[in-house]
Amino acid sequence: MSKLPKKSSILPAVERSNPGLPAGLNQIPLLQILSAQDRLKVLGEMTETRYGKGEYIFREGDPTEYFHIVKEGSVKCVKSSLDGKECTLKVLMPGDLFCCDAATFDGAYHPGTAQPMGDVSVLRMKKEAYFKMLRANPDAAMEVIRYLGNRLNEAQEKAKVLALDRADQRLAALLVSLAERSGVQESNGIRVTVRLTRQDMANLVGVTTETAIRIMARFKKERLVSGTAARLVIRDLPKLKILAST
Amino acid sequence: MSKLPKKSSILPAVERSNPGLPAGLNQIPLLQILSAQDRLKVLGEMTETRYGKGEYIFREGDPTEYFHIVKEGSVKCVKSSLDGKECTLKVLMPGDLFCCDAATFDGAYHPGTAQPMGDVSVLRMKKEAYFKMLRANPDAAMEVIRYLGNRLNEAQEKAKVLALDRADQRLAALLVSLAERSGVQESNGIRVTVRLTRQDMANLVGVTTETAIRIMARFKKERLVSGTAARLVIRDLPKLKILAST
DNA sequence: AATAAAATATGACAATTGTCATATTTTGAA
DNA sequence: TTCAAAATATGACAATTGTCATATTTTATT
Repeated sequence: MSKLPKKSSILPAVERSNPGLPAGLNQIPLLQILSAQDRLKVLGEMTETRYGKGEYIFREGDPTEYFHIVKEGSVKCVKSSLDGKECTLKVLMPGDLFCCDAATFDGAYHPGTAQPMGDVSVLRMKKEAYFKMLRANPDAAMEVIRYLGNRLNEAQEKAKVLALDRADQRLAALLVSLAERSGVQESNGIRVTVRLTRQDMANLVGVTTETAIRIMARFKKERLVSGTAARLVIRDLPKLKILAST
Repeated sequence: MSKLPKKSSILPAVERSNPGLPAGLNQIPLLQILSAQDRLKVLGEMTETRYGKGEYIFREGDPTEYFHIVKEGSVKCVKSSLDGKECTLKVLMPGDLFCCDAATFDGAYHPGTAQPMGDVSVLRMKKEAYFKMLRANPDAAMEVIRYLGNRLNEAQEKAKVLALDRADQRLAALLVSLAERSGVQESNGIRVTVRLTRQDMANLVGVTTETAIRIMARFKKERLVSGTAARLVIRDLPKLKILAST
């Protein structure tokens, strides 16, 4: 299991075994698909764990013992190069399956690190129990196939963008997707609820922090966005969309 | 279905319905997993199609009617940007599943283009029949989940490399994987059997053709490789491995 | 409220990679 | 074999992005 790199904030990683069907579970497609009976059985095999900022859910190289589902909050999947540079592959949201990112795969070790972004709650289940459940439930297996197909598609789209688009286009595309995936309409634009620093954005689009800061400063000057991590507002979504594909 | 952009070479796209269990099918993991009876049934629902250079198996935007398996030869999966730049996501080999690259996913249209590299043979099956088969065969469904998990993992590794590594490192990594995946030992090094032009390499690692040519010229001068597409030889695999991660 | 840590900001410069032009060589089809 | 097309090669230059240094502002914790 992963060590904590520094003292945990607010919420220590408390484990509560099988909390009696708490709310929030109905947002998880994979569980919805199961019959009431199977769902109960599966929940009996799952553990809920909470993590706070600075902790790790698992790290690159850890053995893959568990299958995971995000219940609350967001989780980022990260890979590092030997010289310490980091790249964020994906921000997982509630309902997302992961086991670092290849939700299921036959490697014995995690190919990446999973970190909470703020306070999160994660469900997990032994890999063996998960496989057994899939074998016994064709609907669940089909749902996982569908999910993985979509994730693969998404990962390949990301590779394409990294290969072909400029930094400012990639950043604009990120802002568009943030607005669409986690934005709430406000008087002056769309506020992004996921809290991302410029460094987080840099890691998501494959540039240095300085480059992300400079491009965001330009976007701010052009009135496309305003604010930073705590309060990022998309002010001109249409122009960002155009920029992303220009 | 896709149009031919120019006259086909040698082999026109001939369709042969259910060829009586030809050799080569035993290399396909997904089919091996089925019982003899189910395999026969599935083969009865599959069609074999041959394609030659310059043809398309399907194109970005085509409706996704079929599920595909590579039987012979290699197939490349390509995505394009609006301004005509191309990026090759993956070279599929015999046994690989595809439906452009998200072997199964719930999009109605192909997110990328599949092109033969030389002469290839592809098996295909209606999507509905494929889903039905998976539902009825937990082993097959688990194999597809395993396969997709690995593909996702691979795609994310590719994204990481594109985000963090320099062009020469990415090219060195490509050469290493070519040597390992399709190399044959010869007196003066490892010959790569997949025929890739400098432009193909450029598209695989996300650089321009000129950059790929220049870097390959440098590698040649440093005696790491020799020859071009028709006869590419890896002369110093260890040094390329070091370069790929430096 | 005070303070340390983290995040944002900006300049100067270097390294990497792309663009465009043009020439030569190799390959494949008639 | 011949010839056109494709692939390889190379130079000059521009654009993009990274690196390093340093300053300021914001955020979170005591």
